[in-house]
Amino acid sequence: NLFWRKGYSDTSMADLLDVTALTKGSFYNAFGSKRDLFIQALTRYEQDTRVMLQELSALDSPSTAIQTFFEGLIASTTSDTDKKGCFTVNMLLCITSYDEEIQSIVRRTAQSVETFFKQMIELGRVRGEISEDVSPEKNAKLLFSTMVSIRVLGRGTYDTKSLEILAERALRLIK
Amino acid sequence: NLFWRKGYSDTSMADLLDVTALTKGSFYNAFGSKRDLFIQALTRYEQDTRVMLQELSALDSPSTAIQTFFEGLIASTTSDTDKKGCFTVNMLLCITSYDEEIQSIVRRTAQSVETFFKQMIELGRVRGEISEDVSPEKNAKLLFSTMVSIRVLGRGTYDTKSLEILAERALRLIK
DNA sequence: ATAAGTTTAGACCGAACGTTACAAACTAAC
DNA sequence: GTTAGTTTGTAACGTTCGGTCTAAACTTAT
Repeated sequence: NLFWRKGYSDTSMADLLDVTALTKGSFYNAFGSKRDLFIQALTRYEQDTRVMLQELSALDSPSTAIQTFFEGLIASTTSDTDKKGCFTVNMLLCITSYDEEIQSIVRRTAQSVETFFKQMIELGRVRGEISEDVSPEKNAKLLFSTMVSIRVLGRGTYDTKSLEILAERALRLIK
Repeated sequence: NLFWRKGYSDTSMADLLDVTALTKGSFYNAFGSKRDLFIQALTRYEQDTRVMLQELSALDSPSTAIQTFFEGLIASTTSDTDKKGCFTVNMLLCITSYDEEIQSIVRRTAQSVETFFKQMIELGRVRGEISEDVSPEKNAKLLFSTMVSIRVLGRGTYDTKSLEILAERALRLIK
């Protein structure tokens, strides 16, 4: 949560020791280093994201899956009093200032979301839920970019109502 | 440029002394402190933004003004080899972790862009360029959010082609 | 009960942080 | 040429940074 909210360099060892209630000896014994723990956190976030996307994919309707995604997005953005946003989106902003290993985790996580959108659109087209006019690649990018802006602006710029306007417009893409 | 690209805390005094080719004595004499210079940089960016918006507003057609905004956005994002993105958008992501003075500069700058969109839409409706179905408030937010995602994803996630897809869709709002 | 292995606390490390102090080096005015 | 005022380079400040080391405190197995 600390890394998620404050990022890597703004999170200090002192912060981590506070929140874990560990002393240095125990921390380094348990986690290796600050960077190791950060990678663990990123990896866990990636896994959680994949689980969520898989659960959505398992829904009966692909357009319902996308709609549910955005409903959850707004709900979690609104209810999070810490205003952490999305760990992956937060990282994406400054992606180039991290090393290759970290970059690849973040990019992979982001890509999994865009791919989820693309697959849902493709499936929706096959099933006749979504018009053949809707390009899976293009519209996956449009949905993804909407998620990005909701996550960014949800961290202290836009209120719930404004965020809902963004989500509504995104959903109109696949209707 | 340093603050723009790396943010406040990831920019060190050593970085600033390097790039200004000053020594500590001269730096503090010239700028007061790291934070003072940061505020100067933010303020200047706000002014530059306002000038740009005013120039666009002076164009003969409001819908052309919006279109030109997005053309410039893509162009500057693509041509910037530093991948700095937009200073204001970069700040917006972590807006709540800064003090009130800094927050207010950033919010004011962001608001001026959204207001520009709103005013252009209102003017376009009056002139019959833009349909009366297009809500100025809602669509200003949609255009603003598109600008945000282009700026975020332009910093190392999306290529030019993908960014253009986002811009195209935004412009369809006012067509 | 004792030995082996693990976990803990906390002193300590060198480096980097932003900032201050101050004297030397300049510049300008008369 | 002397003086007053500014600008410069540099040493030093206290703090925080992430990380290491070690010895004491615990667990566990026999």
